[in-house]
Amino acid sequence: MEEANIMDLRRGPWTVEEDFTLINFIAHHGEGRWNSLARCAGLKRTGKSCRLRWLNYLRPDVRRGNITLDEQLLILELHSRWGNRWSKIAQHLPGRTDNEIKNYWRTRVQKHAKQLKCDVNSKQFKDTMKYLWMPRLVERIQAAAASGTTATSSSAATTAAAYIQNEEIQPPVPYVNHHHTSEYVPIQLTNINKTNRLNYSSSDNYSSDLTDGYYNFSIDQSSNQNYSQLHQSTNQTCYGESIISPTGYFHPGFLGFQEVDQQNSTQWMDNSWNIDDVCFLQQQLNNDQ
DNA sequence: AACGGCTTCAACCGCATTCAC
DNA sequence: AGTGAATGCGGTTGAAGCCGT
Repeated sequence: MEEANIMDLRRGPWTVEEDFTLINFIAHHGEGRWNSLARCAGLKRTGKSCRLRWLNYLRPDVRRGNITLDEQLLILELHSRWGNRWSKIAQHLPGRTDNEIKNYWRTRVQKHAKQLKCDVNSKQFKDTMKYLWMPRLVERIQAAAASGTTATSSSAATTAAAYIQNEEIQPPVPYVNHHHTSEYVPIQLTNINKTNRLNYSSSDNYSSDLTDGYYNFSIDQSSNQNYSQLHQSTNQTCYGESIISPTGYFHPGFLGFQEVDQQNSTQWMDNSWNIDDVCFLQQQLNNDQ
């Protein structure tokens, strides 16, 4: 009998009906004990699969939409601190799942490393993140805040700045639902799109992505200072070696990348980089050669 | 319109850790 | 303390969508 059930197990994408079943079962009985939950709910799924579907997708406080700039900054900062500790990083980004952050890292960050033909774990690339990418994000977050744009989350740069300033990061408020306390209510579905993804009636906190817009970028003293200021209070030596000149400008050629061609460079025009970034980077490379 | 390459991300897998008995 | 089950985590995969030709 048990073996027959195993044979019947479904795999692959979840159907809307399965989602409904899982959501409503959890609404009435709470989450946890996933294997028995799967059985009791009549889902032909493993407990693991149910847990994953709930935590990464169906949970009402899962935040969907683009990763905001301050979230990007936070991810970069926390990853530089903890490495691939996705769940730990996710705990500090409310509503974001470890899976989502992991995907962001692989699809965006690792892509940049690949385009620069360097290892994502290399000092070279870490320096790029630390001294180019992150200051750039800070600048853009501040620009967005100054213009009153709502593209970033309400806390905007302050959240990330707070993390950067505090070496000891306080544990986040955990996501809590004690078993069988049924803190969830059945979710009212208002729309089902063609990919069987659910749209909730509650307002999705989608953030428009600033990065779609053109932002005039040049690495100058002010942009360095922005990030520098965030770091100085930590008493860390963030600008060691000769990366930053006394005037605050980047030292030409500090990155030392080789063979970044135009084709690769233009591919940087995505979420975090635009053509000005690329021009600057290439200028540095040319100076170095 | 059709095709192929690329990107994204939901879902799976294996392993490690924690829990319950 | 030992053991099996449940849960958590990080790495990987593959289907779907997008985009250029």
